[in-house]
Amino acid sequence: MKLETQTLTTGEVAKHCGVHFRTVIRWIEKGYLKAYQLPGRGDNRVQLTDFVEFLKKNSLPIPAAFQQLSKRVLIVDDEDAVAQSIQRTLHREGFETKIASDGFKAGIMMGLFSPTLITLDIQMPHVDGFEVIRFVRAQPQLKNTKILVVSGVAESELKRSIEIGADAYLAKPVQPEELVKKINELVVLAPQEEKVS
Amino acid sequence: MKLETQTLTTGEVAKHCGVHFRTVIRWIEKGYLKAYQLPGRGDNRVQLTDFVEFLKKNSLPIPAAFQQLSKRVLIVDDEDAVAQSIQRTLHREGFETKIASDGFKAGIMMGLFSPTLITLDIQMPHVDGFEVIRFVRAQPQLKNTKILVVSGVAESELKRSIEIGADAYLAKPVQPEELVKKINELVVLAPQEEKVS
DNA sequence: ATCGACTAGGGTAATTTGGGGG
DNA sequence: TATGTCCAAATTACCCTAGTCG
Repeated sequence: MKLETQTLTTGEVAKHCGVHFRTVIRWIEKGYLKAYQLPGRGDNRVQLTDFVEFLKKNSLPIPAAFQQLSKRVLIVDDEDAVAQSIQRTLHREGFETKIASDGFKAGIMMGLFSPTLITLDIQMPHVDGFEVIRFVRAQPQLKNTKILVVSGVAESELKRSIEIGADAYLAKPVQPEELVKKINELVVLAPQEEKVS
Repeated sequence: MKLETQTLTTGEVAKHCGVHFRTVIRWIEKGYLKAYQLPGRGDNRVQLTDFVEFLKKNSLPIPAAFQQLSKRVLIVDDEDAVAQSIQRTLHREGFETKIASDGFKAGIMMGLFSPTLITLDIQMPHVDGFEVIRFVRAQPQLKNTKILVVSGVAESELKRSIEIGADAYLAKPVQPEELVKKINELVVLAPQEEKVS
């Protein structure tokens, strides 16, 4: 019943989806929705992140209260002016942001901040942007983290970043509207393949 | 309330499981969850290890904050031979390890692997070791992560790393016995100061 | 020792589960 | 096939007060 909890009961999920809670239990039983069982009778609890993922997968509307979960962006750029510009734009749109100016900080913030999306400059000094993309994509825990390459390199390089695993790219200089549009596409639509493991 | 304590109250367990604390008390009464009673009224205290075991047994999600139970070491070194040597030594001692060969990987593994301790080479190419130490120490979530500097730089530099925030240092080449001894000192002692905020 | 915050315990209301059947 | 409803039993949430912890 408490609304601040990190987990939801079947009844709460039911309300959000506009269905009967019995239906939610069946979703869980069939594996559509991930949940874990409490000791005792085995009451279901659904983690907020799992629920949001479920909503995205089925293209259901995401309650505004949960939007914040999908709104963290990590800005990886060594040019402070660029980073701050991006940050201002995203703040206006209600995103929570962090800036990382080098590889180590970027990595740490990836882990601690758990951004839904990162904007990545692939031409940072001492950091191989392509290698970063590869490494992120090699981490199962980060498979849902979107990577938006933002850089001033040649178009061919940008396209190559997509092949490696980035989700989209924008050429510098970045237009705020374009940036916001692109990010919203990636975050809100959030294409998700099926097939359970 | 404090998150670093070795024991948990029923209220804390309740929060982590997304249930009411009354329910937790019943779990304890029924033997689902091991706990011991304090003299007086018999307040319940749950040991971290018992709680984690309970979570595993019931397939409940384990908060990243509790991963600190196993002994995990992140080896940050660009010299593969050195890193693997350290890794072999630590494996013999029962540590779980990961190797990170550059700043970005080190950062990401800090966040995802949540090591109890990192061995850090402060003379890696393209990475300012001192800056790494400062940045780690600036993250509240990593305040319990021990930093053991392992490097071949001058003694004065090593000492400086301590001033900045490292917990100990060893000069290369590292003797296995010395390394194990040092790490055990840092990990086992695990100073836990309280003081409410 | 005073004080705020927390916990245990009982009692009761509300919720969840699973099955059966529309 | 998928979902909504009815049911009993079990579990969990919330109310309260007293007592303890820090």
